[in-house]
Amino acid sequence: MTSTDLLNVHPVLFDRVRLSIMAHLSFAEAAVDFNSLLQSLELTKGNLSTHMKKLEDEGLVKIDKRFIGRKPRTSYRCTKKGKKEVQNYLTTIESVLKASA
Amino acid sequence: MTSTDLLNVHPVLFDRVRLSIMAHLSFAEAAVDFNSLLQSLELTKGNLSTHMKKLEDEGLVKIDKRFIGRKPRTSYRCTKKGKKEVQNYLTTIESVLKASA
DNA sequence: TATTTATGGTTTGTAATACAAACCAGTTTG
DNA sequence: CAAACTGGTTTGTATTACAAACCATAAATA
Repeated sequence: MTSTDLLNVHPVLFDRVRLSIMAHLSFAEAAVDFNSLLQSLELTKGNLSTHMKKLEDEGLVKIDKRFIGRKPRTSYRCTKKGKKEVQNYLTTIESVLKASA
Repeated sequence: MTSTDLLNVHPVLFDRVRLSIMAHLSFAEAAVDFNSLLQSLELTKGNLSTHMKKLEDEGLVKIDKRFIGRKPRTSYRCTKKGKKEVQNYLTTIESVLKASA
């Protein structure tokens, strides 16, 4: 057990809310829009907005803004990198916390 | 997959350093002292000190201060609650991130 | 024995950040 | 045209992770 392995986990995933978001997105087949994330996760809009920006900045998520009819709609997809980092998070946590004494 | 399950994870464990500490302590048979944690985790003393205080405040760790010869020595054990919360962290993460699409 | 250096930590100041409130641009409704 | 709703972003604030400075004592050295 080398718990320093945790240093290899993407730091941005070490947040409850962002991990929730990534869990949602990494399992979703299609893009998920802002408002459905908002509902599922029960956050304020401001909070969700800044988390998504951070995930986007790190390349874990790709944003897609377009108009549906006359209304704006922002939706998100998990990138390949995002999926990779989520997997890495999981396997690292498992290896660190399951290692035999 | 209800990623809101993450809300049941003890918030104090949602930090890389503290999770590392708890990984160490939960596998250790005996108490682990301040300086060996310091070395293993490569932290500054101040940083380690405040993390340990937080873990103690939450009852995840028990502190033991005594003199060895004429020198002070602080060491820590993982409490039952600590082990429980670490297990809960692991199983929750697994269930959230492994849930089928 | 006076002075420095090492040991074992804690307290304090600062920079980063999670969050909600306020805001903004446009749209629909009355 | 005014009021209320939609779909978000920007801004201000409280929390907090971190390192630096500090403190008390002990051991080494001159």
